Amino acid sequence: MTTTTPSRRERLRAETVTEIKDAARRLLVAGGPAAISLRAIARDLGMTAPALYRYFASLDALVLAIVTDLFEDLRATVADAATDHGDEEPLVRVGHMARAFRRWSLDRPAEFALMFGSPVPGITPFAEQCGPFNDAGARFGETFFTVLGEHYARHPFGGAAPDLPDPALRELFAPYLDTFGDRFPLPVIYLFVAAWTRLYGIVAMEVFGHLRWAMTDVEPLFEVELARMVSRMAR
Amino acid sequence: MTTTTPSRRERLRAETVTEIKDAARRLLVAGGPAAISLRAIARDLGMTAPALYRYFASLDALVLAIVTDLFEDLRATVADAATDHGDEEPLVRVGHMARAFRRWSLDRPAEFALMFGSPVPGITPFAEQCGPFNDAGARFGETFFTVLGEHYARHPFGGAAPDLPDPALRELFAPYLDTFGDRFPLPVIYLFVAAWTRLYGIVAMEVFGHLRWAMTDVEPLFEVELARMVSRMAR
DNA sequence: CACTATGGTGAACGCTGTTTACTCTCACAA
DNA sequence: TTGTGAGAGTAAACAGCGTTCACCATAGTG
Repeated sequence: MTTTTPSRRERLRAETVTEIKDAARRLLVAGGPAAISLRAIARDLGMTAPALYRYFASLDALVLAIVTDLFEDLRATVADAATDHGDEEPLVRVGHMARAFRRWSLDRPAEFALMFGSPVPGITPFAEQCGPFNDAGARFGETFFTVLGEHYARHPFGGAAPDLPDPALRELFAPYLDTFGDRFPLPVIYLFVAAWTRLYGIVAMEVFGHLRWAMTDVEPLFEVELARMVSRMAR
Repeated sequence: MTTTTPSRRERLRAETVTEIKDAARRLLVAGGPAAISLRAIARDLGMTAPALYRYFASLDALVLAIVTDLFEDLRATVADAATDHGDEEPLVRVGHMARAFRRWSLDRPAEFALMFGSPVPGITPFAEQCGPFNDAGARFGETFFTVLGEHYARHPFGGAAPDLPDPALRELFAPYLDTFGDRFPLPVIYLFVAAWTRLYGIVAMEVFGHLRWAMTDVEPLFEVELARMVSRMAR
């Protein structure tokens, strides 16, 4: 660590920054992404709204910072779920990570909406949304890839390509390959992304209440589908 | 039809209502759900904002009306996809319906966000969101159930329950059963909901741009997964 | 000690949803 | 034909929002 001792000024500034973020998160939890307002934050901290511009260039910049923090929080939670079961099979640990993702999301619907919801221009930082375009998202993905890497190191992937020839897959997953390199066989990348969309579908619909018309409890469906996703990756 | 001839007043009123909705949809397409504003609509129509309250009780009420219209539009599009292939196997037609759903959604990202995105209090009509709680959503679901009914009438469902006993499924899917009755074997309901979450996951992530970090084109993945979903329902 | 970067304020601009009081006009009944 | 009342629309206002600007105090540094 080469962090020079923070000056008194820098310390106070850092404190104020976290106070601002905390107030913003309280508003987020209380009223959803749209409830985050600079004036309300300023009221909370006993300041005026323009003062906040000394710390964040705009409301969007503040929201983006919060999203980054949230991704780090989620990543740590998921990573903990993996290490908590460090003695189990890697694919079993992937299952635990998926459960941790669901649990975290259900406990934080507003935060989930901000991170994974519809990127509404004006409230959600548009371009660098979710996907590992931003570093926080990339580290989140990395958490899964690490454990998956352990599995395929022990049990080389046995085949079962998804009807798509490797050259096509390579072109298809060019963005992934540019960011993460070709650590895995191409079908494995396919299976991971497919599982991720499936996981997202279940969790997002559950968090957003889009399944209440059909079922009282999504967990059994989640568990059954999770088992199928994992066994599909095991082949 | 017992629609009495609409008076001149009623006709003008209906015209204004559609003009308001059209202006709102233009704003929606141009700037996303948050861009729908009564004052902007009023400017568009050469009126003042309070005048709109003669037609809609609030902004939320207007948005809800638009969501209802959109569900009807989507339902019609999906139903057309089924009838366009009326001579094919029912399950093949379900595939066409899924494709129509994806196509419609990709062509209308803002509308999709309004209907299926995170229900942000303040902009999205909260409770009666998506799920067939509202009638429009119910009719949308009905479209799928009709075609599925054709299939299972010809090919009775052969088994492959999802590891969940029927009594548990019956309790789990109580909301569905209350609305749609028990037309199908319980495992079929499970498979349908599971497929719906999977379809939603892929389409929502594609529409929201949450897959751009991984792949350039989602269609191949969509087709492969769709084929698997359908074949799972065929057993 | 002087000076400057930093943090904060108050006023203002333009935007938003919504409410209130008021006016005008058109349809309809006496 | 002449009221009359319902319907449609307006202007003004309130409260809130993000953001910018001019200004001021203070704390840290040369």
